[in-house]
Amino acid sequence: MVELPDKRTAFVDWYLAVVEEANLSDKRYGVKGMNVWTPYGFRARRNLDRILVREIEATGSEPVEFPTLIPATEFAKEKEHIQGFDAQVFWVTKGGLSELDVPLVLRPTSETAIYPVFALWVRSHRDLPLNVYQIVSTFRYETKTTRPFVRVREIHFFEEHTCQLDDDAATARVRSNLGAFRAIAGALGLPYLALRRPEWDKFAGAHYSIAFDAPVGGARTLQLGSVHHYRDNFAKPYGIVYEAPDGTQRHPHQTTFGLSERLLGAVVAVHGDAKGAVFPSSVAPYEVVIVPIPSPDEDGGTARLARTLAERLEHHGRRAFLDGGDERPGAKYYRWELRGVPLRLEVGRREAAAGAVTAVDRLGRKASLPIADLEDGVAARLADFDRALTERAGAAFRASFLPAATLAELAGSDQVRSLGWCGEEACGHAIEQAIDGALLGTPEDPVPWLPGSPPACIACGSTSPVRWAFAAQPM
RNA sequence: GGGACUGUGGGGUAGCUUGGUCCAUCCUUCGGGGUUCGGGACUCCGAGACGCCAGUUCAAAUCUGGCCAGUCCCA
Repeated sequence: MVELPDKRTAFVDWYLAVVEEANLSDKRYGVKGMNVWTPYGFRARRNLDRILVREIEATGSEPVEFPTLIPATEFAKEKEHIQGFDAQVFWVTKGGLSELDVPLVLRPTSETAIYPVFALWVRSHRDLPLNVYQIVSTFRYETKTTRPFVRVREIHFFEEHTCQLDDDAATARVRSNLGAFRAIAGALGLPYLALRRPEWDKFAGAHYSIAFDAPVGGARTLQLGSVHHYRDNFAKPYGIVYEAPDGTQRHPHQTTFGLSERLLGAVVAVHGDAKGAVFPSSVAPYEVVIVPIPSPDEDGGTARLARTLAERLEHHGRRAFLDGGDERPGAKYYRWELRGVPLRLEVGRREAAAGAVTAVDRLGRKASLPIADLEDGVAARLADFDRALTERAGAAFRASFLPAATLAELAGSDQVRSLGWCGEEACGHAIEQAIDGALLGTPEDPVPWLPGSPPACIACGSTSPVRWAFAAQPM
């Protein structure tokens, strides 16, 4: 008997209710920002990880895993980096009963754990490029309000770290990462913008940062991940050096690519609706749920048929769940819609007689699938569902932007705003103050629905090199 | 870093101002029985809570202090 808050007018309440009612995460652990992965949520996470692994390995990256603890001495080597993270690291200062001589940092991200080892691994230009990734827990001492998947203190984190020959090669790796993310977001049906962050908002220690932002209603956006070009900012302090073909000793240029469980939060936030979560089939804990509808006077034939169908789908590699509980069918429909299952198969007396099951997808579209080739029918319905879901998200995406011509328009805006920006920091801060949010940055690639260049900087009116930029209220 | 607020079964709540009528209300949930069964069934029986520690008092969910946990606002 769940009544969800209204997504439009009470987004945060809606989001929290969906995460809880869909049973994706249990936040009652008792440590702020550290939540329990439930079986259902864990399945979604595992499916997401498979996509990340598939896409990053397709671009020539290899899996590694570095330790969780970082000596304070290593952590402090890159000056900007330590300053950027100082306020939000957990420290391990005791071993048993005694104080540690060198305190240990619980990694907030792994540059400082990995790069001392990169210094050992990289000797020659033949060792480059070095592309490795890991999926691990990272820890950040958030003092603000935490939210499941979106802002947590133990983060399920994907991070790629690379060493490249030079600036150009590193830029190429950044482009490769942008392509990998396009594939990942495509698998999730998530539209986004790739924006180069302004100087004051780049990753601590980076030469530049590109982040992926998705509108999630009103002027709110959610950062889905980021790619950073470090140049040799870390290679120098960590002593990563290779010998070039001409015999000179050089520092490689480095890049990183970071994603997290927040992608699951984005899936919930973007695709979810008044009935609850909606999962694209790629990450859905179950792609198909089968609901038997027994008749009072039968001999159990319906249950047997439903079981047979579930087994056939599973043997065919489908994540299928047979809901054989003795609730009424309607109660099951509501629950699995709340939990976001893409496709529901109804199996009863009518279906048995017709030789075809009733399939209803999470967008409410009904079809009849012949039992004889159920596997193909289900595959086709899922593909069609994913397409429709992506389209629905795309329409909402396009409707979430509005150009702004004056700072005054930004106040109280309930859309993400595109605007002209001259690139000056003072103008950037004026924009941020006006929208009470952030200047997300400038598009890395041309945005199809925006003309070549904006007329003037929204803050100072300058018409010399002006670029499109986006301003919003990040969650 | 500064300030405000909140804490009652698994979840959501009533009770708190003015201490006693509270072995704590209602909804949901959970276990069991019966009747049901193509979009959230009904009914009967049962289970389950005052964040922790001290104090005031004849008497504390209610008042006081400390702690813990959480939320919000400001820098």
